[in-house]
Amino acid sequence: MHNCDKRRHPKHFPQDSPMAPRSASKSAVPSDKVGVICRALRRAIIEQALEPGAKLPEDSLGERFGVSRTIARHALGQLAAEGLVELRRNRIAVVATPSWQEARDAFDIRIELERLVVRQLAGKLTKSQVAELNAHVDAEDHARDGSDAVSIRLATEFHILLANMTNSPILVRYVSEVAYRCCLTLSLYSRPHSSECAINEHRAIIAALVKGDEAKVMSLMHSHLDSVASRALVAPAPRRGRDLLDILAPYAEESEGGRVVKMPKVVRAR
Amino acid sequence: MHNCDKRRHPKHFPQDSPMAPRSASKSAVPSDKVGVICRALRRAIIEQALEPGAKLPEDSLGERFGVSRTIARHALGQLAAEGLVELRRNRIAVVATPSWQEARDAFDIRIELERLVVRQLAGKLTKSQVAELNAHVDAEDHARDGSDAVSIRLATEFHILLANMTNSPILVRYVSEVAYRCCLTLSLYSRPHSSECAINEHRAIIAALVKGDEAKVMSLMHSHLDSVASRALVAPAPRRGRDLLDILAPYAEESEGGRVVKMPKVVRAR
DNA sequence: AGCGCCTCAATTGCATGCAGTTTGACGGGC
DNA sequence: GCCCGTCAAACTGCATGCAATTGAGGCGCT
Repeated sequence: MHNCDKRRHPKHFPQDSPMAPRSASKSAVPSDKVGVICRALRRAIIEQALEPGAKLPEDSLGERFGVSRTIARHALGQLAAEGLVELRRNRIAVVATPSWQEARDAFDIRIELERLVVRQLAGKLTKSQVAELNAHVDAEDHARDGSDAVSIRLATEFHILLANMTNSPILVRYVSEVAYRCCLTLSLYSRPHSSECAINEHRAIIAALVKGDEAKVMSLMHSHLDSVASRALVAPAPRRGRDLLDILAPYAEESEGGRVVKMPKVVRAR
Repeated sequence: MHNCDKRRHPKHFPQDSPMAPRSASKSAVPSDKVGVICRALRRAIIEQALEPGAKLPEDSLGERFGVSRTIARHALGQLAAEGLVELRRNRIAVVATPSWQEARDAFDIRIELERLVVRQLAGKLTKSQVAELNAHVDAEDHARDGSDAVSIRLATEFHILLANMTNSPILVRYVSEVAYRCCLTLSLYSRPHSSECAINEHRAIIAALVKGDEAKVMSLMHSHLDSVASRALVAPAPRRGRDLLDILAPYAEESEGGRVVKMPKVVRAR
């Protein structure tokens, strides 16, 4: 097995998320064993403990979480439905590796959805909600020294927190999903810098929400996400040195003849 | 058992969908047995063969489709992730019964998403795509005499067809999901009339798309969906005589003291 | 040495079985 | 007659077992 073992046991998965105890999977999950696994994997993915392309064998998952393959499998199904993992018949599930175009699409959708969020929220936040938002941004600020992973997670959770305040489960679900996808993208195409300036933009959004200026806050959110996207999607080519083969795979058919890798028998089946 | 058996075997499920052989579940499904069940149930739901609240026991599903409960269960999980069915621990899965507010939210999201669709599509359609759209609307027209179920399905599929043309799998998925949800809503809150006028609106949208007028087509789509929504969501109270108890359940706490039903022991637990 | 075939461990696909929970009904008490 | 407690059937939650597929390394051939 080539590089699988390195990442098979990423750390020990954080078994419970501090925030988002409900979020997307509220109604989707039969029991909660599945829910626990989903949340853990989601978090591991957005913190980049699991990089795109990482393998997720049902056995290992089941063993790690103390459940049978059946449950692990079900969890993988849910995550696949969210677009976070890819399931191919008779093959090991892997963390999704969105193409550059898919990433771009995800951001486009995210912009529209989050504009909707702030439109619904403008001028309607309670004092305690504002306090909660400010506290969260403070936490983001505080985490600037820490790992990038935490910063990215917190930044994402800010947006989900906003969505939560709309009290629209559907909207929460979609915003969460698409935000997670965008996180995936970040770990694929972006450099480890990102978040810094985003914090101020978050503060500006809160201010505009409180002021109640719909148009203003929508445009703020738009440009905020636009800049996140453009910081992330600088070039349509993957930058960081990863699995090489795995990352190159999606480009197999549209290789424009640059430096060509040997690719022994990938050509055969694909 | 109250009214369960009547709908336990709705007809025989249409095993394959004429259109949408891929749609939302393309990447979500491990094998295709699950996919087949999902598609069949989705279709049965949007054609209102399965009404909101209808029970979906794993055994019956498995038996009907010739698979084990494991697979049926997995399929239900997927549909739950899409919001089409509700899964409660240790309880029989049921077709989702969105509240009026959820329905409103779904339409709001749908409007934004579909505006995005037509924005991306304006002026970019190929001849054959236009032909396909026209053919579809012709089919809608032709189906006006037929059952409401088919009309509703075709109207919904028109929107999904549009989304497909963006070549953005994510967008397709979200539009499909939310459109299906809106169908659910229609079968809950709307009267059997709807589609008639929608056909002309569809034609107008195609025309504007061809003309390439972004602003125009976005506003057309907006008002089209708005009018569908307002035709559907006339009153926040359910109209058609359905399960009574099931439908009234969500209103248990906000009963404004109109004619009260007896409700023998629903009060106890709920 | 290089190339292809073949075999085997690893892994998924799926059904079945058992245990626990809910449902709905029957029967006794008020 | 009505209400409540008890019970059996129905259903879900989950693990396990077996068959089928994959892909990776080894072997022989050129």
